[in-house]
Order: sequence, then structure tokens, then C-alpha cells
Amino acid sequence: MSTPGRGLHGHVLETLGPAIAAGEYPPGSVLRTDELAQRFDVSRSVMREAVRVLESMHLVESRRRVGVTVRPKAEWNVYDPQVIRWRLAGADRPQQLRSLTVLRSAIEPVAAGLAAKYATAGQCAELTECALGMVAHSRGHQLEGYLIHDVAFHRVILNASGNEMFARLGDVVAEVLAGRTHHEVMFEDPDPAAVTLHVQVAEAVRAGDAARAEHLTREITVGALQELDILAP
Amino acid sequence: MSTPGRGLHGHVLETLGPAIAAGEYPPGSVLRTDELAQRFDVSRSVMREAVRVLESMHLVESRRRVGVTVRPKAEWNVYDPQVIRWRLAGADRPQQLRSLTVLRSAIEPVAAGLAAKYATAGQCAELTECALGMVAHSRGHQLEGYLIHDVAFHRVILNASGNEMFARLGDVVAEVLAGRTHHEVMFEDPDPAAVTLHVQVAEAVRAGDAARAEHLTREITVGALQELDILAP
DNA sequence: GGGATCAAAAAGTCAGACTTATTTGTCACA
DNA sequence: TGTGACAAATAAGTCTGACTTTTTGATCCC
Repeated sequence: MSTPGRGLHGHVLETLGPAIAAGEYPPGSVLRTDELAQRFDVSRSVMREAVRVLESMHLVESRRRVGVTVRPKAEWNVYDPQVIRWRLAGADRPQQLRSLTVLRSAIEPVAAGLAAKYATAGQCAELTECALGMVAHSRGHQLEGYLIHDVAFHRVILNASGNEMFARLGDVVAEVLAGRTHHEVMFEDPDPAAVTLHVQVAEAVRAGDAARAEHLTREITVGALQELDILAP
Repeated sequence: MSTPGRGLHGHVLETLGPAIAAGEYPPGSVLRTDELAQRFDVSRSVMREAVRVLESMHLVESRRRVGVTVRPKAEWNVYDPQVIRWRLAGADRPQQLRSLTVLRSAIEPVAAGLAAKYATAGQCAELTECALGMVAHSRGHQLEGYLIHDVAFHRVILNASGNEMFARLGDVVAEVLAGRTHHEVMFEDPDPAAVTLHVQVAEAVRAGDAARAEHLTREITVGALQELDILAP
């Protein structure tokens, strides 16, 4: 799924990144490059490259005579896919999942509306295929098969929106949906109403009915919010 | 505004990054670390650090025996603030501005709805203050003063939403609004209707009327879309 | 023609010496 | 006593050169 840490530098990142993302080093903590290099048993050049990457994600700040200081979470590049993965892998998982679900609830309806305008015939066909796949796997504990088609469905919508920034959220949505199936409680078959909504969205997009596609998708995302007990007064 | 390239490594990035983001090196182009180091007159270590950062942004991919290859735009980390700045600074500016405006149209209404629920008294006061500032600078070619309050207004909304990912879009929105005032055609005073809408949003948030805040903000963003001739069949 | 083998190329890694900026502490002077 | 300048310590920043490893592509043999 994610890029396996290529090279020593990548290995260091995959250890240090999640640790910082999980809040193991409180904001303001100071690390020293030399000490880290020793701890990970790599040369300073390798460690410096890793620090540079963490710095580009705004997780840390490197200053002369001071060291490498951890930045407060509010300054992190929280849209960096790697940061998202690291946070999902650690103690910050619940909050990250909530943030992402709220983000989905904003993006996906608009994306569906745009998809209704701009989707190609091929994309409409894909969408219908995905929806049918979801229906086919919606009963009898075929959760994995259902997930695959669910992810594909939302990916097609985001891509068909024609907006490059929406399209890049495909991986994030995939991660959220996979998380819901794998980590969270998900013993029962998916909600039949949700399945129906997906079929209807596919149909609305095919028909070019932007308002209807947007509205139906909003209902889907409201369901996702309710699953996490977001909403309420 | 942005971080001025600290160190040699930062200087290299500020030259190479924009060049790649502007599409000067077509996808698949191969660069060699040693050659780049010579070109920028820095050591290989410095160049390697720069390449690592570009790689973490998914702008390039470094492979042994091959070199540093430029990735297709569809794979870039388009939410990285630095990438956004680089794209806004170059030939990709129009498309980047459109993408961001569409993104705003999805995010901000939802953020405003959440702000109506979660904004503190202080944030409501700030919001009203910003709206009044916009009114005060809405006539007589006080574009700079208007911009400052406009940016502040949208920042408060995003922060008050309580969603960390929305909050991080403050800088992006600021960049879009500033671009509209400085680069695009903006000789006349702002649309009075837009000013009124901002005041009404502030009032709706203060009153805790989420649906109204969301709807009014949607009208604002529709206006932004129309300015760029987005919409239409 | 196809598969194994070998050589070249470029990134990856390391070690060590040196430079530079920044902080902190000290000391003299007002 | 407070304040300013100056000096020392510290950790990042930079450079260089040698070496390793992976991958590719060409060659050679069957």
C-alpha cells in the first residue's frame, strides 16, 4: 500500500515519522542529528536527509546551535499522505479518522456534482459496475469484496470530478474506508440504504443530474459521520 | 509570507522546485544529482537533501542507475503548501487557481456550518470585526485594506470549524484571495452583494444557525467560481 | 533467438575535517 | 545594579573523496 522505506533514509523515516506523528515527542522537544544518527546506526548524511524530509512536512524545524525541534501539531502538513498514514498508524488514529471523515463530507458531494457534469462514458460505466459490485457483495459477510468496490466507486467519482485536487484524495478515502472495515467494528453487512444510495448516485451521474448526485452523496457522507458519532448539537 | 530558502539546500529548492512545478521538465525527464550539484555550485550532499525533499513531495523519483526522474503531475502532492506556492508562481498558475477555488467552494460552506456550532464567543467577535472591516474598506479603492479583512474573515471561519484539516487551508485561501486582488483584474471595488453576504455569515455564525451560515457561504463561493468563469455546461 | 554473464553508470553510504550561525555566559564599564 | 560588548561553546551546515550497491543494458555463448 504505502511506499516501503527505500534505503536507510527511508527506514529511519518510517520509525521516526510515526513516532513524532503519534505525539511521542511533545512540541518543542529537541533532537540532535548526531544523537539520532547514532541511535539509528546510520551516518550523519543519511540522518540529515531524513530530517530534511521531516522538515519539509513541517513536523520539525532545524535550527543552528539549537537542534531539531518538534513543531506543534497545528503546523504540520496534515494533507501529506505520509503524515496521514503515520497518524492513522498511531495514537492519533481516532482524531485523524474524524478529521478525514469531515473532509470527505465536504469534498465528495461537490465532487459527485462535478462528476455528473464531466464524467466520460467510460467513467459512468465504471461507476455503474462498482455500484453493482457493491450490491453483489452487500449480503453474507463479503466485507472484503464490498470494500474493494466501495473504494473503487469513490475513486471514480473523485477522478471524474475533473479537479486534480479532489482526485488526489482517492488514496485518503481508500484509507478511511479500509479502516472502517478492518479496524473499527464492522461485523454486520453494510447498511442496505447506503448501498442503494451508491446505485442512485451512479445513476444520477450517468443522467448528468448534478444536483441529485450531490444531494445523494451528501446523504452517504452524513451516514459516515453518524457512524463516528460526529454531528449532534 | 513563505519561508525564504534557508541554507544552500533551501536556495536550490527555490529554484528547482518552481521549475519542475511549472512543467519545465516534462514527466519522465531524467536529472542527475552530480550534474545538478555542478549546475547549482553546491556539494552533492546539499543536492541530495534537496532531491530528498522533492521526492517527499512526489515531484520526482530517485532510482539507482537511472537518476532523478520527474513524475507526472497527477502524482504530485498537490496539497503541499510549497508545491501550491510554486505552481502559483509559474505557468501553472491559472489551473492551480481554479483547482483551489473549486476546493474552497467545497470546504468553506461546510466549515462555516461547523463554525456556527463550535465558534467561541471570541471567534464570533473576531468574525464580526472582520466583516465590519470589509464594509469599511468596500468603497473608494481601498483594496488592500479590504483584502486584509477578507483573508482574516475566512481564516477565522476555517479555524472556528474545529477541524484541523480545514484550519490548515487558511494559508491557501489567503493566497487565492491575494492573487485575485493583486494579479487578476481587480480595478473596481468589491461586489457589494459579497460584502453583505460576509456580514450575514458572521451574524449566522454568531446566532448558531449552521444551515444559514453554510448556505450563505455557498453563495460567496459561487461568486468566486463565477469570477473565474467556472460553472456553466 | 533466448538466456546467462559481465561491465558500466548512477545513486547510496560513510567518515572526517572544516565553516558558520546562534546562544549563552562572562566581564568590564557606566 | 544593570547593560553592553566580547568571547567561548555548541550543533547544524558544508565539502570532499573514497567506497558500496543496485540496476540496466550489452555482449557472448548455447
